[in-house]
Amino acid sequence: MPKPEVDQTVPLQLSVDRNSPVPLYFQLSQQLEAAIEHGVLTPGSLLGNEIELAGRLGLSRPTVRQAIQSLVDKGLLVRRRGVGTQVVHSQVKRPLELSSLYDDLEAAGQRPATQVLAHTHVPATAEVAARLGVGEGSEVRCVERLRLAHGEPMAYLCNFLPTGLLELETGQLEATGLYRLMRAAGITLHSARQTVGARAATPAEAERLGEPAGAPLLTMQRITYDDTGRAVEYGTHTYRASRYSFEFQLLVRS
Amino acid sequence: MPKPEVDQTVPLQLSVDRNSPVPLYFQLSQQLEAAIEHGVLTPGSLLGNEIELAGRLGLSRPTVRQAIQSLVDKGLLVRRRGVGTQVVHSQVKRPLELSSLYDDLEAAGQRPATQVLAHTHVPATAEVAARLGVGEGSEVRCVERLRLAHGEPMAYLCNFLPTGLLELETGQLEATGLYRLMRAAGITLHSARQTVGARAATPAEAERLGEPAGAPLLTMQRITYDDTGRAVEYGTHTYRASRYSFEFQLLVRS
DNA sequence: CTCCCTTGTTTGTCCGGACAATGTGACTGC
DNA sequence: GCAGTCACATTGTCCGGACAAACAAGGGAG
Repeated sequence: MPKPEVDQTVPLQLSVDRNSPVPLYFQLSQQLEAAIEHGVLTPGSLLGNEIELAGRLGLSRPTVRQAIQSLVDKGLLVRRRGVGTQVVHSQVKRPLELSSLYDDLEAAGQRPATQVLAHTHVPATAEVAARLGVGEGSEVRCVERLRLAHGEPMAYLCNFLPTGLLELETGQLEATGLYRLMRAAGITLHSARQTVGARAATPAEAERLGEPAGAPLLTMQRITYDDTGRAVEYGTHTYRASRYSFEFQLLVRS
Repeated sequence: MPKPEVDQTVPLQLSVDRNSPVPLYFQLSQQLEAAIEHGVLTPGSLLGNEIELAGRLGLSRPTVRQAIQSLVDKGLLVRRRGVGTQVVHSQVKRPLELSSLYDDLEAAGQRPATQVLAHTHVPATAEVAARLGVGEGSEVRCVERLRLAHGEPMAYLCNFLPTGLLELETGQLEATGLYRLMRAAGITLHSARQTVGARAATPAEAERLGEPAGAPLLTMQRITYDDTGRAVEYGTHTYRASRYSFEFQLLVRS
């Protein structure tokens, strides 16, 4: 009785455009990713060896390897010496982007809205100064916002930014997310340090979010750095635990 | 007035052992990482161009690039065309490992302990079956544990595993973490899907964790997959929010 | 003095090849 | 029938070179 093994090598239509300015390895990796996404490359199927693949596409092996490697890093493929490269079974989404709540909600089709509660410049408290790496008492921008979805409060966001980093208008803050504005201002976000916890709501917080007093809240603190290592944002957020949770995918560091 | 720019090229003592079985690029990346860790390479300092570095070490440029690239992926270095490669300022730790609570506590010097509350085989409920990708009602291993630090309850852990995956003894579960046991059994963990939220403790939960009734709890659900895409573990954990929070570093996907 | 262009430096991409390490499967000897 | 061994397939590592693209700084024109 022949077992219907899924580990078959899949013939695949691939092509690259050498006149395109987009790198060849990137073209290839995108096509492979799309093929996986659309189920053309089924989980468990082998990709065919690199040498043959390179020959078929008219590329060199290093280029093909670079394409495959990027997908391995994303967790979509697994390589095994002596076996080949195969598609991972599990439904990997993406390993937790540095995303704003606004983008998350929008991606979920929730039509987010923002109320700017305060938008001022204040002297930095000791804590804020330490997080942002500025002098205590120096002036920082302070933004307090309420994020809504379907007209219901979802989260209360309090952010501090160094002054002079970018121009910010209240109107912009109500139309889109903070990260999008920062990226648009030419700031390249690089990394962030996050702490996620929970605690009971104070009466003021409960009132603000429309929760009963003492309700559990999900809290997040985040310091964001740009690629030069400067802290560009420090935020403390509180989410309605009854309506929001963090969901993300992790990859194991090889 | 000359500004004391930190962006200096740093002379560095590096060497590789060609007789070692460990890859050359890995030797180099480890030495560079150590130099950054120990502050020999200060934040903002340039690394010197790749060609010269390769020549100095007797390596080829691709090998040097591979070493540097791995550190760029870790977020320790930043490359800029026409400028060079420089060390990132911020204190990047690690971008959130697939770690067990046990390892986290041990790393923090908390001397973790485990009480195994239950260790049985049960028929899978619809939810567990869906998460693990097994048939509803088929037998799965169920482990309930209480994790303590300094004798105080920290978290209640409830895990489900497919049967036949590995041998597990209660004694082992009390001595170390589940992930360590799985790795020791030859299972290569690959990725995990996590959901983090918060809710109020039920009376039973409060009792178990030594919290007052209705206290906020931090909750985490996790499905872990191995490199073939099988789900190898599904767990629902509740943490005392007053004593525990998740902390992690994110990198921006280029 | 200011602005623009040129020039040089450095990384990004790509090639073609070579050998080593590892896992698979078939073959052979017992 | 079984186990050990050998050959094969495939990825891992490494080399040396070539050209393109982006950025910074210096020099020249206005």
